[in-house]
Amino acid sequence: MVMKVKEVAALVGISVRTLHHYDEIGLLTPKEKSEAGYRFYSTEDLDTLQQVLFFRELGMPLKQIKEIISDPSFDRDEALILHKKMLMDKRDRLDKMISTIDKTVSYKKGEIVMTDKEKFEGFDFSKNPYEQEARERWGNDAVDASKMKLGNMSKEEQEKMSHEMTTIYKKLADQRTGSPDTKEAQAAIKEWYDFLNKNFSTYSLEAFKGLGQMYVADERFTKNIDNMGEGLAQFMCDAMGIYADNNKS
Amino acid sequence: MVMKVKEVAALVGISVRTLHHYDEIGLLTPKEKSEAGYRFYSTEDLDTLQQVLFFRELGMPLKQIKEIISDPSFDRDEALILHKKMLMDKRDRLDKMISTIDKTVSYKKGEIVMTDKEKFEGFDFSKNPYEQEARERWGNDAVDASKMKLGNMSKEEQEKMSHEMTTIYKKLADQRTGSPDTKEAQAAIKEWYDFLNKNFSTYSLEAFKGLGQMYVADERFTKNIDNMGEGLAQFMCDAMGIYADNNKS
DNA sequence: ATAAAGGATAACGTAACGTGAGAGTCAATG
DNA sequence: CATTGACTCTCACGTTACGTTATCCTTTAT
Repeated sequence: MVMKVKEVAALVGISVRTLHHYDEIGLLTPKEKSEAGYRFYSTEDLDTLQQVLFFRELGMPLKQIKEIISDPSFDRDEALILHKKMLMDKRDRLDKMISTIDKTVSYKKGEIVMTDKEKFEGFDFSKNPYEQEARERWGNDAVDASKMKLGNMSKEEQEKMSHEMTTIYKKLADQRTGSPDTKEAQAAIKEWYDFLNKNFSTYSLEAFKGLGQMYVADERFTKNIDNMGEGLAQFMCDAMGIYADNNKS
Repeated sequence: MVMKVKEVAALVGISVRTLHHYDEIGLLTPKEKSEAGYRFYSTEDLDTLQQVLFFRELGMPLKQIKEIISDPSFDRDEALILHKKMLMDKRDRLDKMISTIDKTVSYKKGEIVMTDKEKFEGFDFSKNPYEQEARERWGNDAVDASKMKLGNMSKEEQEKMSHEMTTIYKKLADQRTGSPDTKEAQAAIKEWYDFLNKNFSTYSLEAFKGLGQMYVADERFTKNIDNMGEGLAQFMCDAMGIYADNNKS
């Protein structure tokens, strides 16, 4: 199916001029043009447009977008994954801004004190996303020491623990295409249960189940767990529930 | 305290030129100027700047921002509330884009079909935010069902629960300037304990303490909790530990 | 066939800064 | 106390990503 400019514009919510512009600069040239010069956009063109808009949403200059997507080594799938991460980053920033507003309201009421720094949390545009891109892409596993706050552990212990956790998360993420009650999934979830009990506290099976439910009920948690894999939180919740039920004497 | 341009720029993550520009167009004129013409920004100026940046984040033209904030009938508090809603909208859009990416990945693999319309969900900029403003302002409380994943709860129950949670988080965030063993802090943490037990599972005091330790040990959690206030995760961890110890038989 | 609706190119306008250029200011240092 | 280096200022032109007419050509609906 082919679409004319206005249709496309209406579909994606951009202006006709924008499409013209993208054609002008060679960013998105429709495959077909009628004899009269009408632009006809194919489904393929729409896919490209989608890519362009993803990049644009992240504030990338059109010139750079053009370079990237016209590079023969450009990997669409990789780009999508990257985009997802970056969009999630942006969402985190929005979350911060929202909580900054909450704080500001309290601050105006005189309920709390607010440092100047706090007033601008979430606004920090100083570090551009493309710097981060590289770091994300080539994995910068340096652990930010400031983030490890469990005072009564040595750095090594903390790092080891963090690594152990990540390993289990990954194991679970790999399982999540299947059902949460397979042998493998349950083995992995047992590891998680053991890990928690070893490192934090003795969880009852009921408490363990409850923890799983929190993973999906509190979107703050869901979001972060799903960083390790879409739908992981839900999967873990299910698996944890099954595990608890099965092992209940 | 007064700050010079570069300090302000560094604090909020914008350029010096931007501050100059805002001065030029009369959007943010620092209250004081030194004899040599140096700009000195007061705390009040920073508050205004915060407002400006909130509006800007929502894509409002600077001209319009100027009109709004210089209007004597401009209600800062109302604006903050409005901003919050609009930012949450934006976040919803980001969520949609993220799920669009997920779908696109499946689509590329040939796992699912995707209509052209679906390819652009979350991208719809056609309706400008100011249209929505009106809708938001007079309350359109439609709940996004897709975000509430706890299947076995009604929408109302879910919303109520989410609200309850946020309330407790806020209460704790307000306490965090003090010590975690004050009466107020412990009362708030008891609310948290009761809430968890009511909604998820029976947590033993040990398990509760362990949960608290997870808050700071797992940076995925830390990050999100700290969204509600810097250092909140650590504070909750401490408070939860104290609560458990105090109430142990 | 005749208008209305939509498409095209062309070209200038605009918003929100970026990017020097050239010059003054200020605290610290030799 | 002169100098240096880090900041600051004010022009002023450049840039990006379109918006906005203006003028003309196609296509579709009646």
